[in-house]
Amino acid sequence: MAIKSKLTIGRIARLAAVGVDTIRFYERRGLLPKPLRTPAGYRLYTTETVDRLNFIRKAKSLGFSLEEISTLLNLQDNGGPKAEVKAITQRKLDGINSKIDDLQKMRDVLDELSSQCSGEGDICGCPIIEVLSEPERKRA
Amino acid sequence: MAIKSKLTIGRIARLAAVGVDTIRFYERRGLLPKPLRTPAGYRLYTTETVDRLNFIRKAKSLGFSLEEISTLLNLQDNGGPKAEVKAITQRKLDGINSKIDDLQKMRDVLDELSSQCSGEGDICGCPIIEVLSEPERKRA
DNA sequence: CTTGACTCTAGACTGAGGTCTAGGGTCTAG
DNA sequence: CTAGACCCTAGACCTCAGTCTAGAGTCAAG
Repeated sequence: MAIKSKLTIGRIARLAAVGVDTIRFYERRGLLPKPLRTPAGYRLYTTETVDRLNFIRKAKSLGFSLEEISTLLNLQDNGGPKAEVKAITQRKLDGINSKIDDLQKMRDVLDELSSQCSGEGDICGCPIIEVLSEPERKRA
Repeated sequence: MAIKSKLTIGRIARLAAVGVDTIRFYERRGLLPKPLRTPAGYRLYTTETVDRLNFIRKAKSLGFSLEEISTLLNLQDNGGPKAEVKAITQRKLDGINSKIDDLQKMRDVLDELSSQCSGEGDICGCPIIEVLSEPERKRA
């Protein structure tokens, strides 16, 4: 094992491409353990923290909330059943799929409306405005 | 023209299925015009306001922000070029499409990971945790 | 020894779209 | 007349994931 060099917050922030405030924020939220301190109170980190920050970044890019990431990190730190990780992933997947469905429905409507709108002349008779102004129809 | 009955805020709230606070909030944000008042200061609305609230609800369900809806309503109220409505719609459509793309990428990764995870036994070796823990690879 | 870059804390602020509270006034049915 | 339902205002509060501020201390280079 090589001796781990101790890094200040600014240094790991640059290494992990996040802001120093973000790191302190993650610490408060429990995503990062409380680090060692110099006698002057400066936080000291090892490269493990950079890995952890990368974990967080990747998990975020997959759509996990900090809350969920916290759970995932806990599972990693303390062990636990694979099933739990899989369940979290599955829930996330379900949420993403339902968001995609919603967005696709919106897209279909907007696509249709946009294609019906000539885009020329005055707003009068614009299908987009009209559909929004339509009185509520009870479902037949 | 039938005489328009005057409605209190609670009544139109129920008719449009929104909260009274929401209506006052929309008024502050300029989405609803300032209504008439009774001598006691109670807001008085007509059914036109219900239509306007429905417009807002529908536009929201299509993904428009209150800011954008405000613009749309202004265009409806004061007239303007169809092109502007179409442009707003097109921008929204682009935004939605790019959100869908992002979500589909997330889904693909999560789907893959989930299918690789047995869901049995201890977390050790879980492909989901592993991919998040992987050191950064410089792109080849 | 000083300058400038860095760090510390607690707490306020952002944006989006509301929601809730306190402390009051009004209106209607019994 | 009174209870309960409704309405008024200004302003605080919520979620989420940070970002920023003020005011103070520390550290390395010149």
